[in-house]
Amino acid sequence: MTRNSKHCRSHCPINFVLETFGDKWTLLIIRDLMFKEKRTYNEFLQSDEKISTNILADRLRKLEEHEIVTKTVAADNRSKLIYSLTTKGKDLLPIMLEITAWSAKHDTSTNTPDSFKDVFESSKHEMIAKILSELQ
Amino acid sequence: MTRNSKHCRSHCPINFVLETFGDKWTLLIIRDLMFKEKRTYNEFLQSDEKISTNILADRLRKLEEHEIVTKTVAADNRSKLIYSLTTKGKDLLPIMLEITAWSAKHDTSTNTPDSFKDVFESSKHEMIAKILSELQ
DNA sequence: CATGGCACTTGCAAAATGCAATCTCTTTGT
DNA sequence: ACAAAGAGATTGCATTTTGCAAGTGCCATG
Repeated sequence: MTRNSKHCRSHCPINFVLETFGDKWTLLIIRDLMFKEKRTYNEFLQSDEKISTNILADRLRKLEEHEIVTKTVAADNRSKLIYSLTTKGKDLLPIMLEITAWSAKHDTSTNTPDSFKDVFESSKHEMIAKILSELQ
Repeated sequence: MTRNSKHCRSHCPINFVLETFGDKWTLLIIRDLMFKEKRTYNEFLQSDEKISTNILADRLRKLEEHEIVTKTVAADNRSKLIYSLTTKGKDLLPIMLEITAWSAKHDTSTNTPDSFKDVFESSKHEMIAKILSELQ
């Protein structure tokens, strides 16, 4: 949903994010790309939350439309497609880390390691730089 | 959706946030409470995005269940209810500011003022402290 | 040239959403 | 005391989105 679309509800920055990520699945794909080194359709399908194939295809298409991910053919196999985050997608990292910090604090059964909070609070910038370098 | 619920899909921190805010409306209510000094049902109804009454009632109920907002009777009018953010709700502020920064950068027609980015980048902590103090 | 992996697409039932109308309770005005 | 208005919902129903299972088409490998 771009700002030029007839479906855009307002020009509020919170709403802008909701138009793109305001559903139960899109952000999980970003998470898999950003933190779990997943790159292909079947890898996304295998995540714990069990996204269905039609929803996955739809969300990947929308993420491409929004220029948050790009799709390329794998070097070693022409029938395999590799999804990657664009710069715009990688810019979501601070949001993802703040979300992780909030859930780590407020979800008593989170799987976030205790060490995350300490490292994040004391060296946020270094953590961001390190993760971005690992994304190439 | 708590971690103890049968509907919980995983213990991932990103998923935890999606179980609570993974829809097109909930975060707009948080925005109105956090940045627009809105406190009552009719004030939420009047926002630009035009939430409908049944969806608003449902989301306020869920936010109370999740202990992100509380509902109290107004001091001056017993038929008026005041919604407020709990500490857990106020803890969402860093996420909301990172979302605003991302949209300010990537939405060419955002209504976020240019000054936001500069102030946010140079004095994030002071900005957070100031907004929290204004929320009492 | 068969078998399997990969990336989807389709069909259909179930759930969520959008919208207008209605309802109850409380307050305010006369 | 009574009428009208404000606040906070609830209800009914059409439309849209989601969830699940099954099927399709295209490489690749033996």
